[in-house]
Amino acid sequence: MTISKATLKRYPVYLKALRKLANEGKKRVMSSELADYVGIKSTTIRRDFSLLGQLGKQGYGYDIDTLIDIFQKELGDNYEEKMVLIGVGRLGTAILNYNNWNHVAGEIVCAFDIQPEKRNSEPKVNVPVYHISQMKEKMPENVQIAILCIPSGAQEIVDELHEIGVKGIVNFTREYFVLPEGMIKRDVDFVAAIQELVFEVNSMNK
Amino acid sequence: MTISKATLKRYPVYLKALRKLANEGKKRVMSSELADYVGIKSTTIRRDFSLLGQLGKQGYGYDIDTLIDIFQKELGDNYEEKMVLIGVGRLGTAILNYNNWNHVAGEIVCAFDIQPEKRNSEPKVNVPVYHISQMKEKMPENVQIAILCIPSGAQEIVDELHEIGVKGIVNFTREYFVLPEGMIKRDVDFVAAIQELVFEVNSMNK
DNA sequence: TTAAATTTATTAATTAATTCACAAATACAT
DNA sequence: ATGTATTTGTGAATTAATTAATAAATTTAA
Repeated sequence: MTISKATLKRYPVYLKALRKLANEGKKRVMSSELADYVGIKSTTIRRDFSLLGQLGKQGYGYDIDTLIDIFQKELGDNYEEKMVLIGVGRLGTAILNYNNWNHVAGEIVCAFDIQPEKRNSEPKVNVPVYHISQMKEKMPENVQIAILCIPSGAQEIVDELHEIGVKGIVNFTREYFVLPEGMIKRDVDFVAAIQELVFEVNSMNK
Repeated sequence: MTISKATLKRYPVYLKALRKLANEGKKRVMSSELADYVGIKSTTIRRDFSLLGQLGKQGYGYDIDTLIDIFQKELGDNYEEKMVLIGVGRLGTAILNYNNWNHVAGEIVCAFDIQPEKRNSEPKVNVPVYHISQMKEKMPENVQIAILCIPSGAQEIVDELHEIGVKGIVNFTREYFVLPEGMIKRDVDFVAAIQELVFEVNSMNK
């Protein structure tokens, strides 16, 4: 059985909300309550949850800790996914540090850059940085995901990652590139987010 | 006539691709060509374009510069939208600088932080930073969009932004908050992006 | 222990988004 | 000029996603 794209996008939202609730000391939650919380209809939530099994109990609701466990397992959210970062500029460094605050989506195990010596000497860079020409040799075992934070030249790097066997790309670049067959990506493009928002805000005014 | 959410999300993708093509010196493009380029079906592209008017010519295709002009205008993509940044940490600073490289979605005119003196003294911070308690007094005229980059306390700030009249939020926080009536937001959550990717990559393997 | 009140899980209905199919318009070769 | 090859724009058809409706399971109160 295959889970729809739309649902897949909501799972991390649920996980985030459930963590918050758990933090507040709550032990159980009903779909209607969670609905108010995340702004998604309760029936959509129940449908989404049901795709992962019979997670709730009629007349009771859902046990929050159980849900968190399940989502963590499903979303690989337990330090297990090993990732690499490519491009240790300001944004890359911000991500490295963000990762450190909050190990909730695996771990960045090393990075690649065109100036490895310089990057390695920066106090805020907390993983080894290798030269980008050594991606193949230095790539750790079982890395499936690369985070792309370079200002240009994405295509070449993506093709090489594909050869090396990396499966998924978290793409922070704004460059266009062709995604090789069999790879998947997620764009994280805040400029696009702003543009959508500008469009929508200005439509509101009309 | 109202443009669907799904279409709205694609406009920035088109703009990005069109800019790239223009950069390569291309003058015209057909929907089928663009389709290969961005990985969206040509018929979806034509439908999306048609919502903004009759932009193409039968038997010819689309004039790239014309398209870019139209998208830029529609997406507010001409330095006009004034925005503020809230939270000048590592990520906030990365965004400020990114914004400088690439003025493609309006302009960040000032920022707010709990340590304005410290932030103002940092060389990489290129806009005035005011104390967050002065949001109301220091907020420039006609700011509709705020970029939220704080580690915690989002709810309070969002509520205040709402009072001040800010309409849209680009949300980089991972905190849950209730969006006041009449506001809109876009989440930029790379941790969620990674989680989705982990889920999908691991489903691929099964 | 029993009945009323909840709340999930799931089938059916509805709504939203995408794709097909083709008429209308234009370009281009001869 | 004329005819053929393209390519858009758009109703119609299809597919995907959401929401409604409700049966089944559980809790809770008396």
